[in-house]
Amino acid sequence: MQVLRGMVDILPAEARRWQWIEAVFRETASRFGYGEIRTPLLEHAELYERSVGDTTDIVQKEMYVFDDRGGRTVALRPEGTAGVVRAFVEHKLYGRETLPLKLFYMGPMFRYERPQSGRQRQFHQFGVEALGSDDPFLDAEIISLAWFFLQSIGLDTVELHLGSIGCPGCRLRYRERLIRHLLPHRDELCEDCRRRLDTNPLRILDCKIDGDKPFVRSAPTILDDLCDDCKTHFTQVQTALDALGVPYTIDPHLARGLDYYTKTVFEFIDTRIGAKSTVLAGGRYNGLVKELGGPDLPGIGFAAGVERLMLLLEKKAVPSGAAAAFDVVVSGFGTGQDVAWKLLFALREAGVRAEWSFDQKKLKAVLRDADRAGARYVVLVGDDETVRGEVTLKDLKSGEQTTFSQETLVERLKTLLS
RNA sequence: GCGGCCGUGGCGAAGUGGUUAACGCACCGGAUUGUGGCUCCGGCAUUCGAGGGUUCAAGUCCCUUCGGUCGCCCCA
Repeated sequence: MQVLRGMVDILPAEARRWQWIEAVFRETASRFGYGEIRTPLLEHAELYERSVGDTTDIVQKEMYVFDDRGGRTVALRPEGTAGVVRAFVEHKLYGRETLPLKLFYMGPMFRYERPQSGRQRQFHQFGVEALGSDDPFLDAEIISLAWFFLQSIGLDTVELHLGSIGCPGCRLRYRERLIRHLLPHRDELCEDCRRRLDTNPLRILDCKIDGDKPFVRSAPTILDDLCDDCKTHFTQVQTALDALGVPYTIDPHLARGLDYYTKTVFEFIDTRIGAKSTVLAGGRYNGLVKELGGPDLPGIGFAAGVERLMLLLEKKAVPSGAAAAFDVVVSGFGTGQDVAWKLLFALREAGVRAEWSFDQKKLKAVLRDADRAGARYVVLVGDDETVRGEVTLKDLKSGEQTTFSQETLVERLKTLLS
């Protein structure tokens, strides 16, 4: 048997790194005033069809959908925002909590894709959502939180791309203008882009084949078509970021792939991991709460791909935090076994990280293993010690060893290790 | 979903169709019967991702399948 395709085991050595990066994210989120929310991994498939958009690739070809035993059509969550907004609406949090309600989450997401590095079928995201405010300072807060988090874990090579895709009105106007611009050149487009002209003309702008063609480069950008409200909002976000010294580049071609985005969109990109270079991305979704049956409240958030962050960190030799699992190894042999066994537990009760020497190894092996594991001390109780009511304590670092009464062991070790 | 490359012990890696599948690291044992790190000596793949086929002979060739990886699509 082996793991399912696209699924990955996180082994102990790797898990330590995960704990570290999760701790940094939790700390960052809480410092910015975001509280944790945990939502189910399984939801009605319809939730994603309505939020992410039923024409998107995520819904059309990447969702893990199946009927449960009760005949409900359910899906493993492909992203985090929909579930959070669903919970917000379902529990009417907009009536109970001060707005904006600021939330973070972390956990596995599922997309049925062809795996490659930085892309798995089960992957993990750190995410943040703020619901109930359209204040541009909130956009800037979220972006600065993302930036600060990436700085905190040592990723200083990522670039922030910032854009706005306006409100539905702006987008409609722009779409028509873009099609008008590109239509005369239809025959010069690649096969994919001729299709995109009808389905998603915005994508033509960053097509690998057509993106550099003169008539594409001269295409109007959505930033020119923003309405006054969207334009002002976007300017204010920039001003707020400038004030903090958060560096960004305006990217008029940023087109998020999920249907729910409005106004501000942003992406943190690192070019060192090949084609899949986006490590964190997000934006506003002012229509989503209403779309899911709630009041007409705005929202904004982002999600970061943990595996992609890890990939980048590997190339950077990160603080591994490979601390020893324990400080003391206790070994009893001969008549000393029972005493040693009780001492081990007493040490643990007293807060000492102590380990038993399993499998009746020879003293030589006990010391070798303790040394390898990074333990500082070894407690030995053999026949000699037992008759005198003593224990032998060996300091692996200095090589020195002393013998003293069993009763004083716990106190001595606590002192030595403090 | 489409296309390219790859798959040999715990890890890295040699191996032009021919006998017992190099080597390095790691690991285990001994030299040292209650004392680690160093050194020396010895051990460690009935088997080459799995299944089938071609052949007198297959890790080496063919097919299928599973997995990884890279690119496309798309995305975190």
